[in-house]
Amino acid sequence: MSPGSWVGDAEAALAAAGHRRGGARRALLELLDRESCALTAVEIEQALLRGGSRRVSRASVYRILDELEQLSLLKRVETGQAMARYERVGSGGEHHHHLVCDACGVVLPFSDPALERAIDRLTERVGMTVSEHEVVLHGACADCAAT
Amino acid sequence: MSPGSWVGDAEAALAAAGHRRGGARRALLELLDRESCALTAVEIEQALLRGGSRRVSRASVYRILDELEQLSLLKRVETGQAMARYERVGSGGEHHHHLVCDACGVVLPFSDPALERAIDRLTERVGMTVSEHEVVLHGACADCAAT
DNA sequence: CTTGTTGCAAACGGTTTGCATGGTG
DNA sequence: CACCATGCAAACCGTTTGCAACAAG
Repeated sequence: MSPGSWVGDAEAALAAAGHRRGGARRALLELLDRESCALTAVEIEQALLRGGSRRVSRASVYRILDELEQLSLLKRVETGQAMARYERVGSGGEHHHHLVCDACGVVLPFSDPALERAIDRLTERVGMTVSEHEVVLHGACADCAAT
Repeated sequence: MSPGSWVGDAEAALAAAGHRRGGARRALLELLDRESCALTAVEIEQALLRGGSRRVSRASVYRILDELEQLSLLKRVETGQAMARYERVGSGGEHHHHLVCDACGVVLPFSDPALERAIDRLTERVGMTVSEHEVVLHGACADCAAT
C-alpha cells in the first residue's frame, strides 16, 4: 500500500513494531481508511460482512483496534453511548470532535479552530501534561429536533 | 433541607415529580451535596459505607443516580475510564470540565471561560440543537508526570 | 518450525432488572 | 393499606481472555 495513505502508514508502523501481516487486520485497515468518522466495534464487524471483505470475529476486531490504538494509529472516542467508538488518526495533527444526537444516536464530526485554540491555551495553564483532548456536544440532530 | 442548597432543591424537585422519600436516596443526596466533583457508583457506595451514613445497595445507587439525572439534578460524565461518573448540577449554569490522569486514574475539575465562550459560539453554528457539552483532557497529573 | 494471528467460547465487570420486602404518605 | 423505595440475586451486554488451530516469515 502506498506510503502517505493511512493504510500504508499503518502497515509500516505495524511492521516496525514487529507485527506480521494477517487478513483480518488488513480488512480492518482498509475499512477504517475508507470511513473517517468514529465507528463502534459492532459497526465495524457488520460493515466488513456487508462489504463482502471478509468475516472477522469480534474478538479480533477488539484486539486489532487495541493494537492500532496503542500505535496511535487510531483514537478511541467516548460518546457516552455505552460503547466505544474508534476512528483513524491522520499523520498530520488535524482532528475533529463529535456531535451526538441523544435521540437517534447518530454521531457527526465537526471541527472548530477557535475551540482548538482555546484548548491549546488552556493546556498550558493546567497543572497536568495533556496528551489528548475530547469534546462532545450532545443534543438533537436536525431530523430529531424537527419532530 | 433549606431551599437554595442543592439537597433542598433536589428534594423539592423529587417531590414535585411525585416521588416519596427514602433513606437511601436521602443519604445519596447528602453525599453528592458534599462532593462537588464526579464520582463513580462504586465510589459513592464506598463513601456512604465509610462515612457511616447508611449502607445502600448498588442497585439502588444506580437507580437513584438515574432518577436524579433524569431530573437534571445530576450530570453523567464519561471520562473514558470504563465506568460512568456523576456529579451534581448547580441551579446556576456554572459548570466545570475534567482532567483525567491516564496513569493513576485521578480526575480533577477545571473551568475556563474562554473555552466556554468558544463552545457557545460554536453551538450556534452547528446544525444541531445542543443541550450539553463535555470536554475531557487526558494526560499525566503532576505526580505521575514526575516519575 | 517458530511465533504472531485468528476464531471460538467462556470469563469479566459495570450496569440493569425481576421479584419480594419494607417504609412512606 | 396502597404503592413507591430498597435489597438481593440473576440477567445483560460490551469487552477481554484462554486456548487451540492457522498462517506468515
